[in-house]
Amino acid sequence: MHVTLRQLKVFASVARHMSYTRAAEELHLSQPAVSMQIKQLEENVGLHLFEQLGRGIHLTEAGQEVYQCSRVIQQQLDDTEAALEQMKGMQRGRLNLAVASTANYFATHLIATFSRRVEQLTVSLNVTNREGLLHALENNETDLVIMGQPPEELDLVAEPFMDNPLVVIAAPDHPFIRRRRIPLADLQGDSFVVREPASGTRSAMERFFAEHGVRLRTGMEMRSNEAVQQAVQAGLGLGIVSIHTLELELETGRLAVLDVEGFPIMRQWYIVHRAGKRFSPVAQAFKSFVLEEAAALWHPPGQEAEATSPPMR
Amino acid sequence: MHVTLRQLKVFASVARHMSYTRAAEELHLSQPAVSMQIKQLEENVGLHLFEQLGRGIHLTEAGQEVYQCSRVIQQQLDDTEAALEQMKGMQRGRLNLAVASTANYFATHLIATFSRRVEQLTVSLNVTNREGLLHALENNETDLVIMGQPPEELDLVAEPFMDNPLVVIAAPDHPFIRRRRIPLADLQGDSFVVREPASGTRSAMERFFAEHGVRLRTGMEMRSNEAVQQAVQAGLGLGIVSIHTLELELETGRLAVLDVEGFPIMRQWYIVHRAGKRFSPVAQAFKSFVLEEAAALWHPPGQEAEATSPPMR
DNA sequence: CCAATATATAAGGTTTAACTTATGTAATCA
DNA sequence: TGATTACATAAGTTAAACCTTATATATTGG
Repeated sequence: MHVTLRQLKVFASVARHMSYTRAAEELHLSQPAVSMQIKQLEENVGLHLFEQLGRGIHLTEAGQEVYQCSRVIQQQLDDTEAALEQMKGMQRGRLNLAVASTANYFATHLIATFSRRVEQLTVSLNVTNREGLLHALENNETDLVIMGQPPEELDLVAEPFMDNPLVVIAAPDHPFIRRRRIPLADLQGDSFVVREPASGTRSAMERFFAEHGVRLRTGMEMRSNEAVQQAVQAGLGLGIVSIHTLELELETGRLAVLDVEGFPIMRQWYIVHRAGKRFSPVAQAFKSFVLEEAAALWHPPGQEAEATSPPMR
Repeated sequence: MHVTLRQLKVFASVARHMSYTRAAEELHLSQPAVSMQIKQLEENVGLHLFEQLGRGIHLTEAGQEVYQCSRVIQQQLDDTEAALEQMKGMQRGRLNLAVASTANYFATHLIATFSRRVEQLTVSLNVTNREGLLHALENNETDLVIMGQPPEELDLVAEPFMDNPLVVIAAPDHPFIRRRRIPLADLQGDSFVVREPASGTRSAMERFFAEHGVRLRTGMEMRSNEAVQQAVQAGLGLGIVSIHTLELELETGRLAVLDVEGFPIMRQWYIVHRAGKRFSPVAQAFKSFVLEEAAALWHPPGQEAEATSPPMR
């Protein structure tokens, strides 16, 4: 059957007023226009919806059924329209994020700050390693990704929004702890606990040492930052990590940052998405928020982060 | 916004297949036709519903909302269509009846028999006096009415479908009980318990006696048949009632029918509705059922009802 | 890099949806 | 009974809905 929303709307108006003429007035139509719509609807339905007895009209049994139907549909359309308006107006929205595990700590704070600006924000946060991030991007499982070095193989848009200082960490009882401006070459005596080769931190550190003509001894290879830190803490070697992952460990004295020449390796945090990605209003707003305000949240105006101090908030 | 059902239907197909091309195949359309419908829907909604990344497409947040909406609406339309089909096919229906209180007894049996033919029959039965019947007809509160003499003031269609014999009743200890072929004139010695003047039975009995030049003494005036019967039983006079209201009273011997000359007054039961009334399939079927089969249910073929015997079934 | 796949865009044509005015018919009310 | 009210019908116009073919653009897999 070929019922149209127009027919249902006109029908509902007639049923409400129990009058073709009143419905025509409400809809700013001529009375015959209403008659036609009803007639067509009746033809589509295959049953009479109104009966005329004397001056007034009445709903038939079928008419009541169709009236019920028209109301449900109208309600559904109204609800959906309201939901869409909320999305447009950013009173509501869903944010699909994926962040590198090293970025987890401050990403959580970013989201917390942003969420105060959206009335009903639902966040899906996927914390994973570099591989997982690439997978999420490829399959469009995420709106935005926060990570260190963005990959080049996919067609991505990657914008840096905040410094990401990589520092050398050591166990609190390491002999270099008290030394200042340690020459890079002095590190060659220690072995390094490193991340897997695919890791952003790993490749950044390898590039850095290569550039400075220093060969480092890679010892254990860990699949997470936490594992690296624990190994360093246990005295299994030195490590290189983003300072943003260290707040707690530095405060409690479980790890120490070495003052090595050339450090920190200043890298960037990037907010990344696939080229051509269609953002929801909320996702668009979050991206803008990160680009424009995230840095300020960690670096109050006029100050620079220092490699040896915990990140500021 | 000016969303159409067509747009939603095409959209739902695309969302199901996650492909414009597959949707076009399903709907027997060209691919550009699908693109257009989606584009228009997106314009109406004010948000993108799909995003294209590489080869495949994905639903946006707004798209998911609209998809949900389209499914609810489609479901509602399907449900309604099914309900209407059931009405047409008479698997389901609602019957609004009003019956004269004197017809209550056999009307109930009529409905019971008819209800076996309709899977889901809902009956609204209004048992009332003549005045109530007229009110129900005027206000279109009922599909069909079963009554004795139909009124003439309204524009009605009234069709007789069964004999309605009126008989003279008396208390079991009345002296006329044993007499046969009592002359009409002999009744003049008794007073009659009667219904109110507006009653069909009352006017029928008055016309009958007037035609035969007999003056009867009207005694008590009752507003219901049951009251008449109780008064007669109590010995307060004779009564004239439809034999169809007597089954129980005759069987238990609480009332007796007198064998008076000229009786029973043979009148008819009528099925009545307003001219121009639009029947639902079920109402139409019930009317046909009553006209064609009701008489046979009370009078097995070849037999005539006898005034002194209870009605047969 | 070419072939295949998938969607977007453009141009054009047919249909039909939707409305209007004018008029007809039926019922009600003073 | 005539005026009024209400819905139906007829005829005609306008707009837009809808689809087609042809072609462009972008992505992917061999």
